[in-house]
Amino acid sequence: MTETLSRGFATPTHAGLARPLNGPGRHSAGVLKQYDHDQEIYSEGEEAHYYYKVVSGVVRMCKYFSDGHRQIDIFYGPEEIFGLEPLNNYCLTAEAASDCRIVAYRRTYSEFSQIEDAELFDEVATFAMDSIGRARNHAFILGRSKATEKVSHFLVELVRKSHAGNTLQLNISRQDIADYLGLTIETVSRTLSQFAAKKLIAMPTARQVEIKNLKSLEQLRCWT
Amino acid sequence: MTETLSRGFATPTHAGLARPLNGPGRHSAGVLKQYDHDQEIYSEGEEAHYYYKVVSGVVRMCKYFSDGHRQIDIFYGPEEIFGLEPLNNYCLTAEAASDCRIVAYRRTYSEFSQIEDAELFDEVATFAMDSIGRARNHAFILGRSKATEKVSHFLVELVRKSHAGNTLQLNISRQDIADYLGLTIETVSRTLSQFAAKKLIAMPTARQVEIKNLKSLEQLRCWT
DNA sequence: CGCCGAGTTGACCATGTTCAAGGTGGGTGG
DNA sequence: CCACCCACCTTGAACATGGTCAACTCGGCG
Repeated sequence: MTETLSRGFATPTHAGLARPLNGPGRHSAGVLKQYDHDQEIYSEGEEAHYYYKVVSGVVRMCKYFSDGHRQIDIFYGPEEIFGLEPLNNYCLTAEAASDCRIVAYRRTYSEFSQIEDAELFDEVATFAMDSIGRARNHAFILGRSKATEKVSHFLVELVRKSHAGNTLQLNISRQDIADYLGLTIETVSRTLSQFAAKKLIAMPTARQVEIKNLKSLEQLRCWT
Repeated sequence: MTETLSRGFATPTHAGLARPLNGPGRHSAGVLKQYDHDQEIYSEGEEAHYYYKVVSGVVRMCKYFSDGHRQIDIFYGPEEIFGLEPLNNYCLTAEAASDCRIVAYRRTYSEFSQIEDAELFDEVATFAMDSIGRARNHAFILGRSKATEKVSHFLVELVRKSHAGNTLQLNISRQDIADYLGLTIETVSRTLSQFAAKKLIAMPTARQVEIKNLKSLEQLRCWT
């Protein structure tokens, strides 16, 4: 992959080209871009000219409310695709939750039902299906009252997703976690400390969480 | 429409036939069925052999958790379709939130991408798209901490949906509202009383809500 | 009339938020 | 190399809010 970088603005330029990571030539060539921490990738309501794949770092999808409050819908990490909208406009804002590198692909379809390429169609459809399930599960966990349930759910979710041993690298801030779980940073911090005190986890540093007792964490979140 | 009733069991019989309400002959003929309050229509995980349209009453889609707790995802009222799953199994449980009459249509497709009928395809696709947006919005409102925001959001949502004047007929219990908003019945009740005291609403009976000051309710829920 | 389910209200308690202070670690510049 | 700074995180104390438990009301129905 050509690793020429184009510093991130809202509209990708052709400063660098990149082959898509998961297919032969089905996608149009992508542009590798660099975004700084907290930089906006696209904004809710914009026309969806591109979709993206994360190379490194973490991207957050969120919505801002009239009172300044922010709710995060999901985080995307390396290899994950986002912005593959079935409709013509982005319905959430995408921001870099850490410094990150992202490949932008040009959107080659206008309406979902008009997509001719079978594989692309499946990808968009799968993306949409996944979004439903995820959004629902997210609603279910946000509906829970207790902070321990929310935080343990978040950790278990992360462990499952990473399947890279027991030590998680949180590449996001406490504020991001709080906005994802509908809590405050203080409550997230306190709850994590509490878990550490109970030896459910260990925190070598604030951004590293070692899972010591997955069973108990899974029970705390009382899912299914 | 033939109004012969078949008392509701999980599997519709052919005791009565009904023309679909929104198309000529595109759907297979439907069976009109009657469900009692709290009766299960289908359960999470079951194979999706039918999809449904509400004739009268209210249906709730929900998920049960290991601690007995229940989270309601959405309510469906007259004319609304539910259970039009893109996948082969229902992912939520459907129950009658009040006594209701429902038409069941046989599922004429197996996989989403294999649907040949263009109109049916569009319907399933639209159903899925809507579900994403709704589930996300629901997550966003559940993420909010304050009960006033949740309850006002619920009322505003209902008003918009009904567009039948200022007096809402809640055909669901306080428990259902509570499980939808991630609150307790007491908090829902208190918040409604509070709104009534502030003249934002009036409650002739517990199940009737007259919206007196929509503007203020909309501001309370602080949605963009 | 009395029962029963649904809804309301009150008092108390657990939990999260808020506000404020203090810690920690990585980076920069002297 | 150290001191300093800054952003981020943690911790504490007071407070606000929703949950819990219990008593009471209301309306419908036998």
